[in-house]
Amino acid sequence: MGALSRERIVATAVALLDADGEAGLNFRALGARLRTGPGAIYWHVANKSDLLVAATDAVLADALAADTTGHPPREAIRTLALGVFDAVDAHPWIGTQLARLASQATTLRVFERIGQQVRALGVPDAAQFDAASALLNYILGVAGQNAANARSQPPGTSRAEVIGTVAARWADLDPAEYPFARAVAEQLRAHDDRAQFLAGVDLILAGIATLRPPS
Amino acid sequence: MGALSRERIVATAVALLDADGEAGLNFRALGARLRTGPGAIYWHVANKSDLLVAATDAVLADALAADTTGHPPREAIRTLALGVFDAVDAHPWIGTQLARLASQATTLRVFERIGQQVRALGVPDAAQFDAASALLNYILGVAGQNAANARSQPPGTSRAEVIGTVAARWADLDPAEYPFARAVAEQLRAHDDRAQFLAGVDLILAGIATLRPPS
DNA sequence: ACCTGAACACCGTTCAAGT
DNA sequence: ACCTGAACACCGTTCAAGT
Repeated sequence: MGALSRERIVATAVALLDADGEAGLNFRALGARLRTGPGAIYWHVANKSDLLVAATDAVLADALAADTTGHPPREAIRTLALGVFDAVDAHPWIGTQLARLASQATTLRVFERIGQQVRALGVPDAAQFDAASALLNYILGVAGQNAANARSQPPGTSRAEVIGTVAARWADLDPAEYPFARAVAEQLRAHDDRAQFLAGVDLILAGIATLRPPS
Repeated sequence: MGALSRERIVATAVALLDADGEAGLNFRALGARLRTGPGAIYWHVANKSDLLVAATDAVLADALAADTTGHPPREAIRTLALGVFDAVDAHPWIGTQLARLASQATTLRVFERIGQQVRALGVPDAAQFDAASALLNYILGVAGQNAANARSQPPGTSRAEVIGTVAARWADLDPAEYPFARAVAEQLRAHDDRAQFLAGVDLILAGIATLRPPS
């Protein structure tokens, strides 16, 4: 039962990443947890990059499992976007991975699903690619920032604490140079990350809606 | 004249990063170029992270130098966004940095300038924060993806070659699972990254325009 | 076929010693 | 005050040797 397998390795890697962040994953720690040496792992995964991709895929597979067939396209897009957001929230390290992975399997799957819904939205052919790209890039941008925010705090710090730190920094900025950041520092403290993320998705969807040709 | 200084170190780091990508920067190579040992560099920069931040700041300072006072807010936002895009295009490694830097000095400066223009656009107070965040996250998302795309190819590969590789991969996908990606593979080959980036900015701006209260 | 663990290469960082 | 370069710690990866 102690037999090594790609699945066990990936699951253990996810556990290490969740517990200690991206710095927590290395082949010695992984080997120790699996009661083997670092070399054994290479029989099952090609290298560290391969392992990180597999770990990201494993975590995102669940997030993308929600079936949205039958939902109106706008709702399907919001559900999909929130699925990615919540997955990054629960596992901040995948935000970094998504930002690096350009056009790799998982990103492509998200892009495909967004694209199908954009099509269902009735967006003219020529504009579908731009619209789907805008949504994907926005989602990946937020994922990357959330990962960066999480990384800037010790692992396990609550979202409220992270926000509090940033809000305090903004409130202290030079009013002459940073009037906007100072003005929104209060809103930042009160705000809901997830709702703001969705507001951004809705903003892009509202922009996409203006593309529809008059019927 | 051989005297070490923070400026010389940062400039040399930028040169290394531009030439060989993120993998090209290490303290031994940097020391060799500066005709000194790795330890000397630490007298002027705190650590590698500090150095990368300084290198990103140096490169982006130029990009953000364009004066947009007097321009209509939409134009100012487009100019600013394109400034970041072009800087990432010329120095792909800053895309990775921007994706990691959350709320650090440079990102904050971009956010501030976007925010001021959003305000000038007449967006209601309560929605300004969401609107500026959406624009920033989109810009950073594209920056991260462009950096990832550049990293996936040997340094110096032209954008057209990168796009060609991705387009070929998309065209080969399973039509049952990836109808959308396959359908846009042709558009991808013909498309202009920069124009698509701007189309995304315009989409968000169009969404923001729907927020304006009826005057 | 799969595992073991020592060894190699590379790198960020420190620090005692110099000027 | 600033530089030198050896040394330390850590890590990804390889590989000869085992079962």
